Amino acid sequence: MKQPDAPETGPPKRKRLSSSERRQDFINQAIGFFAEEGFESSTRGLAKKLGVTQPLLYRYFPSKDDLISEVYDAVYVNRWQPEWEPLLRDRSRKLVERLNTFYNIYTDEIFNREWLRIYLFSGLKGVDINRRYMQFVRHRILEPIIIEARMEFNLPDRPTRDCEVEFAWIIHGGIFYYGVRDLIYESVLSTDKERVIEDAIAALVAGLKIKLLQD
Amino acid sequence: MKQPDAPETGPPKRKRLSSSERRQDFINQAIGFFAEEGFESSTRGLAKKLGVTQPLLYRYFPSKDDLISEVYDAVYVNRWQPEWEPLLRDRSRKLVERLNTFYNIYTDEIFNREWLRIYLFSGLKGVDINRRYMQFVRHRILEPIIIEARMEFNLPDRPTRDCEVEFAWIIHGGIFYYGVRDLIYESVLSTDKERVIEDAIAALVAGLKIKLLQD
DNA sequence: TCATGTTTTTATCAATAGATAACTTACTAC
DNA sequence: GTAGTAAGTTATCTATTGATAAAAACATGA
Repeated sequence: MKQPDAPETGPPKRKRLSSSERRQDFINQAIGFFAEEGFESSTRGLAKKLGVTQPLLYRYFPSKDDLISEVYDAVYVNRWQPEWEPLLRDRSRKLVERLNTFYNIYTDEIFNREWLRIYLFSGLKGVDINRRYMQFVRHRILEPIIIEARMEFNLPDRPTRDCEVEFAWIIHGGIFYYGVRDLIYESVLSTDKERVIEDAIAALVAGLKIKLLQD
Repeated sequence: MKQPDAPETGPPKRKRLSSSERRQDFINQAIGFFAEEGFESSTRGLAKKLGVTQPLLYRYFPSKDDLISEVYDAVYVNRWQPEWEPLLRDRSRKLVERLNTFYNIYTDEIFNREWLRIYLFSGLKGVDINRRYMQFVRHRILEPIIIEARMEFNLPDRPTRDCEVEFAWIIHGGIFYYGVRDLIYESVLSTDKERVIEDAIAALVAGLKIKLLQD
């Protein structure tokens, strides 16, 4: 009576994945799950989303916290594409152009609900990886921008000053917050990203020019 | 043997507060508790902080969610001081001056760990009050700023455009994010708030000038 | 002082949490 | 095929969760 090859309502017929595949699949789906529900959500809820039983998780991860750590790693690491950095330093192009290109690419990568929510959750939890990311932004994005700006304005090279970095942070944070308003707070943003970034970069470069020429 | 008036290690001797006082005290302390621990934290943890038993909470609030709602109300409402709005519109002062004064006062109010954490938590939870607050910022802060800027540059009055508001959001968000980095991410910020706001406002006004004169 | 009503605590429930052990099912090498 | 191993499930433990009922502690007016 039972048709064994009927695809619907057939027997569970779960496919058995290899250890490493399954593990990676768990992590990938856990990102989406915890991003949406928060890290306090239950492992049973996650297991349900994964279509497996809850104890199976403990075959791949010693504890919930270990799983969460792997989620952090997967989210924070490998987002940064090494080719972005030379892009900032490519002096054959005008600074404004470079910055527009960079911020459009960069925000294409981080402006998604999952990344932003994991970022905000981890920030509130005070986990170390968050603090390290802030340092990363400073050293890989903001300080290079200031150095390049000095070049653009034909100023002698010199270590960046804190107040210059803070000003770059204001614009960077403003752009970041645009993504948060769009994807987390789900405000209706009528102006498109490219245009907003363009205006922000214009203000950044103009502001830096004044600051850097000041002394 | 027992000294009844010894203040230390004496009998519990809890003072009994009036119903409304106690209720208010609960809400006030709940703000700090949930801000630090998140809204998923247990009512038992809160009760411990309050120095009372957990069931007592249910005499004052029908459920945990009701208590949380009251926390939202207490945090979001009454932060805005009505005298701030005319301050933005006081045309006897230069716009830059007004904006600096306003943002210094405004951030004095919202740049505290409790407020910012409750704000971020509620944003991630997607509660309605958060969205309403965004609208509030737009209508009470950003749009007035743009209108005042048009005045400052001797331009005819006209409804604000979305891309103008978005630009103001970038700077506003950048300032906000400065507070988040300081108090939530606990980055070491070497530049003081006043200076950072000054630079941000300069960029805002300069950027608005260009944008508003463009068409 | 004693009766009455309110505040607070003790005891407890049912649901859910993370985690473990033991059993069952599927795959693979021989 | 079949034995052995790895993957997956069922059943269960203990701790904790929000919430309720009933008893106790307290305050107050007569």
